[in-house]
Amino acid sequence: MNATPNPNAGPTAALREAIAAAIAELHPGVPAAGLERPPRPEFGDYSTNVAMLAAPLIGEPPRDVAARLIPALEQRLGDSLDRIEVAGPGFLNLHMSEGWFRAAAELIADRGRRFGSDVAERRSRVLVEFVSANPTGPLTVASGRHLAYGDSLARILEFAGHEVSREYYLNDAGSQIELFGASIAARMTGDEVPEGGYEGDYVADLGRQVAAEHGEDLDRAELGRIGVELMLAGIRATLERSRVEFDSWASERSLHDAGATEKAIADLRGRGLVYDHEGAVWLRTSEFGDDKDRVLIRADGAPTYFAADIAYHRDKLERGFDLLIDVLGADHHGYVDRMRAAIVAFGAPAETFEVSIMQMVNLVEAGERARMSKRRGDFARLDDLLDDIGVDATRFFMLMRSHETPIDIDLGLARTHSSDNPVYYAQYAHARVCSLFRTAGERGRETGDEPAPEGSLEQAERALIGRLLEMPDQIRRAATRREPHGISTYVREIAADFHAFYRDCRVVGAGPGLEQARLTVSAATRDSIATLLGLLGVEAPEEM
RNA sequence: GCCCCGGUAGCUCAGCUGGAUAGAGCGCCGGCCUUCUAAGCCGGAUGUCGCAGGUUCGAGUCCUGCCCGGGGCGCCA
Repeated sequence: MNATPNPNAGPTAALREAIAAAIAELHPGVPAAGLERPPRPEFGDYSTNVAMLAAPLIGEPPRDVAARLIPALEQRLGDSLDRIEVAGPGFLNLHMSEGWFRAAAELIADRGRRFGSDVAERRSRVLVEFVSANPTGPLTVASGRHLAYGDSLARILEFAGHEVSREYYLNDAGSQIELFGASIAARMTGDEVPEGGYEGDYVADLGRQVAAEHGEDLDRAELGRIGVELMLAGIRATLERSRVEFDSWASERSLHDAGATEKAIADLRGRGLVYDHEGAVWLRTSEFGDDKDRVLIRADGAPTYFAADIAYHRDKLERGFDLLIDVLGADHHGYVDRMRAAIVAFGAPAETFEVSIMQMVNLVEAGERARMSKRRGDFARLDDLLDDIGVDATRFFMLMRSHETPIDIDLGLARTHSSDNPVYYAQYAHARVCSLFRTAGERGRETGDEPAPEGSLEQAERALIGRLLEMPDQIRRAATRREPHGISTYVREIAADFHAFYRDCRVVGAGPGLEQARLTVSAATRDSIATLLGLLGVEAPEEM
């Protein structure tokens, strides 16, 4: 990758480079191939398919190419290698030495919470916009999924080495705010809630609260403003208990006040992309891949939501970000093409704008769709879910599946305080290691300079270290694919491997050298789990 | 009609951008605590990877067509 290797990328990076160098030496021009973890233990610790990729380019059988690579690899890897062999259709299977594993564990433990960090190929300035729920109601369970995803993605991108900002876009202007005020007014006086208004019982609660604090004679605009203020305070509180901290809050009203919408439209008009038709003002989004052109200013003179959002995204671009990620619900996917068209219209590359489309979340209780609220016009509130199953389970369950898949959260399972519950399973592994260190006392790793006896590396120990070494790749993958759920899968795999290690490998009192070596593996495990749970926004308790 | 997402074990889902005999959890059955946390571990089985073609040494993964489910296609936000 570059001249100064990142120590947090671990020894697998060096392995990959050795393979690339070996193939480059024998057959220049062949692209470097992958380093994989084979599916079965007898296939070794790592395998590569270089020979199979190179064979058609060279015009030789894959197994022959593989065989000729062996000396080059043996020379480069030396003691790291026990043996290397050609297998199957032309794989090269690498069996690493005990010393290599011991050294790898040392390295991971030495890097601690930094292991796997800064692995991004190039550093970018990223803005992640998520939640952005209208301040006309409390956050819902769906918002909970958005928040878990957006925040975790931001944490992962940051850890991978990017500069990340988290932003909440507040729709605090426009017709829905007026409607909100009118709805509160209606609930205060007992009138019918206006057409398309806010029917939830929380609006009535809000009305009572406002009346108590500000009196009864307020006009709708004031009611709307006060209502938004109160709702926003609630949203902020819910975000805080969900462990989400935004770096910035963008306000639609502020954009309007600054004339940003007019400026954005003028900018686009200057680029010859705006035209008038049937009394409305249109943007030629169809020139940039959208199905049809879109209205910016309605015939009645009012700007559309789209126009305001264009101004907002123009503002994001002007703030100098390389990458804008919007986290949106599945019902907004039709919006993506036109927004990207606007981004391109401003002269930014299409890849600057990315959207993560979130599928829905259902709560399931005993196999049936759970209703978390029986109140009129109300919906599943995130606060109720947090009260029920806690923050850790909420965030973890939201991140167990791909964001592109609808999820059912099994409330019974999420409430369970046993290993059946995946979040406790992972947390317990962390607590167990911590307990191990409490038992081991203050005998630090630095006191042991005696090496572990040759032949002491158990299968379970080897498997655990191999698993921990996946960290840099797992981080890179989760970051580049914008998939936090890979992290939740990975942390459970580490937990499972640790539990097996714990069963098979006595640590405290294992004997001179060996106890030290196993404490090193344990420390590496503890720090890796803490890192990964941290990326999910889940606590890593020292005791359970 | 067009666009997006999904279809993998009884259920909920992973599957590392094309690799070796497709995995995990839940649920079901059975076993394991006088030593570092049993919130743990071990064993037991079930698959037309929605269907049909295609690409190639090799396809759950890529391409085409179709079927089913969900969502979206506004001068709403």
